Amino acid sequence: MSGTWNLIPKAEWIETDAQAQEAAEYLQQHARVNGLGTDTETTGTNLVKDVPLLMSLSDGNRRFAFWIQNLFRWNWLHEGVLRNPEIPKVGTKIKFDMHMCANIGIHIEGNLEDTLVMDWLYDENRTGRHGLKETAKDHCGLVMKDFKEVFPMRKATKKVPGETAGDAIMRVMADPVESLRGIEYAGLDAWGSVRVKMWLREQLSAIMMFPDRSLWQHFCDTEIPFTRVLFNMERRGITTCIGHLRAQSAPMDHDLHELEKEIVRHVGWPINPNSAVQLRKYFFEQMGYEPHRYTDGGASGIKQPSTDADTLIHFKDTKQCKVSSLMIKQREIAKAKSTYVDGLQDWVDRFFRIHTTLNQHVTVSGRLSSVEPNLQNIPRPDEDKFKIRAAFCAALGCVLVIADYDQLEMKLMAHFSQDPEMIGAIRSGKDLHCYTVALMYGENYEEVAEAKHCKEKKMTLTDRQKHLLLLRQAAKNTGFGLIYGIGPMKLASQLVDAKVFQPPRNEAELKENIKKAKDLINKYFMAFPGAKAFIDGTHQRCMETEYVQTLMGRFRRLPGINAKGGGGVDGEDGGGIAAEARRQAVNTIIQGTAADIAKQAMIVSEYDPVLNSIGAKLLLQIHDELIFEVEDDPEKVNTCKKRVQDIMEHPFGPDFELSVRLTAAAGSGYTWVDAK
DNA sequence: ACGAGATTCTGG
DNA sequence: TCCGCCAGAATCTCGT
Repeated sequence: MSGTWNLIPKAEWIETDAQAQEAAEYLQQHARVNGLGTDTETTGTNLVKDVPLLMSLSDGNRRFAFWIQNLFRWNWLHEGVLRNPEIPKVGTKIKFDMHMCANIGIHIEGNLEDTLVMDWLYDENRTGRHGLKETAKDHCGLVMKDFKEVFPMRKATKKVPGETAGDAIMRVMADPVESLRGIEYAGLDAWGSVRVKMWLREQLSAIMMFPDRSLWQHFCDTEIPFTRVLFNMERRGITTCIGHLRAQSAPMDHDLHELEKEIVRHVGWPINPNSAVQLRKYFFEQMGYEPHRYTDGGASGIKQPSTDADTLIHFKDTKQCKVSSLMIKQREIAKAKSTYVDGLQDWVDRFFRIHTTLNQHVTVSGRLSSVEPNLQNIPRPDEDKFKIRAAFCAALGCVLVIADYDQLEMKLMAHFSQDPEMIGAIRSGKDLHCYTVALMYGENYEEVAEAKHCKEKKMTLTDRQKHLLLLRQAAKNTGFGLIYGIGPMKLASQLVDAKVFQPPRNEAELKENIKKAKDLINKYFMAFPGAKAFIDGTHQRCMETEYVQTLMGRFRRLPGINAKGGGGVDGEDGGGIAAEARRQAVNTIIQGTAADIAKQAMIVSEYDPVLNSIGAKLLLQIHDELIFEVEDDPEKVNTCKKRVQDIMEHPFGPDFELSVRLTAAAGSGYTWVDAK
């Protein structure tokens, strides 16, 4: 494998106009077959602040490198190659390089083929190892150098601040000897990306999602256009009312100080409320409380008594523990302040917009992930005292249009299971969870639905209605549990939390609760026998093939499904690896298909002539919710809402129907809170 | 000083 | 007998 090194062509440093002309002509001829490998070395990793310094291009054979500012006079390279829509661009994390280029006014056209996404389709279980270093080595036997090896950044000392990536690049490239290594490195990623793509294209072409459709076709039809959609969304960002955040910082600090002083007074020593270790000392050693639950233990499997919110609430309720109730308040404020009120401000650009990075290749199910910052876990306004979501708003002269799917995952469960009761309930417009209460507990559907209606209208509820709503909560939990593959133990503890079951006072009562939970699951399956058949059938089929597929045919490979000690095939039992794989099998079909649907709706939206004609822009996706920005004009807002709703309800065109209709609801307003 | 792992909490 | 799915960020703790 090390012999592959000999195949790496020497990097060509482009300085003269003649060299650039020759390179442009060569690439125009040769870069169409395998795409144009494109990579930049930049001043840093900030999406909006950093800029590219070096650029490298490769067709998979020759590789070129040059100072990027030369593009401004090498128009034939810029216009004829980079802006040539007929030449696909290949890269690893290519959206990032696109942002860097866009930051200095260079806009790249053509298909965006990212090896991260290819490798993810090839093996979604290689979590965190889709990068070029890993794929080049694992697939092509190529050992890639680290940026830091070639451009080592001088560490900060007491007197001198540390070097930036840009400083290191400029210093190394100014040195006649060291710059040679810089040039070699700079050209390598572009070339390596093309080689890795060639290998992955071969593999993906040979893996069939359906008899007439390969994974490579899926990549070309769906994932390539989607990469461009995500880039556009990231580029736009979302306007943030930074004042709404800034104004809350000082008062929160004050409250935190007061709370911490009072906590320390009660505890007697300077305890740090953020330290689980110190909290364990206080609660379980000093106070001698019994642990309420234990931590997961992580990779090492060492389980410790937990000091999470559940536990603090438990101590507050059962022991009237003052420290617990203070801690709960402290935690709430500390979390909101550090992650959101303060944390988000660091990401606001000079136009008051935040640009997240939307990862296409991270999750095993096919969902997006959002990082730096994560805009997919902003607190919901009903729970959140600080109304963080209201800080996200439309640009001046615009409104946000927000549309979300109604019960998408439960509808997919109905579709895949073909359960007649479930399909019937949804088709007749019933609230599924209310209907489940009726089926499971023998209550009257109308009465349960009325209780939910009263709660939504914020009317005063009778005790009977409160009880029914608890049952509905339980049914909802059981329903989601169905999708997640819940066991009787977990359901029992959930129903205790929901105050449907009595808290167990001893081992026997716990057993009793678990048995009752088991009965509920059985009842649920009696009510929806199709769901039971779907789950069992999924397990069975997965054990034969060791994978499951989403609606579009994307794979989730689950080799663990046939691990030893997995128990029977009836889904009743089975521990460890195989049981986990069984849960994942069912969940992936539902969650992964939901992701497919949202993805398709986004692609269609982005290129929709109607939405484009009114200037509606897709900004964010939160799994089953899309956020658009459009001019604040009643007609345009209405058109946008209608059109988005229509696209979301028929993402695969008017002729494609599931067993239950998809429904989406759209709202509009100046902020993320008002637009829902 | 830096990085990995554990814990906690946010979302769908 | 053990086990609800999929994510990311902040903070603390401990090892190097």
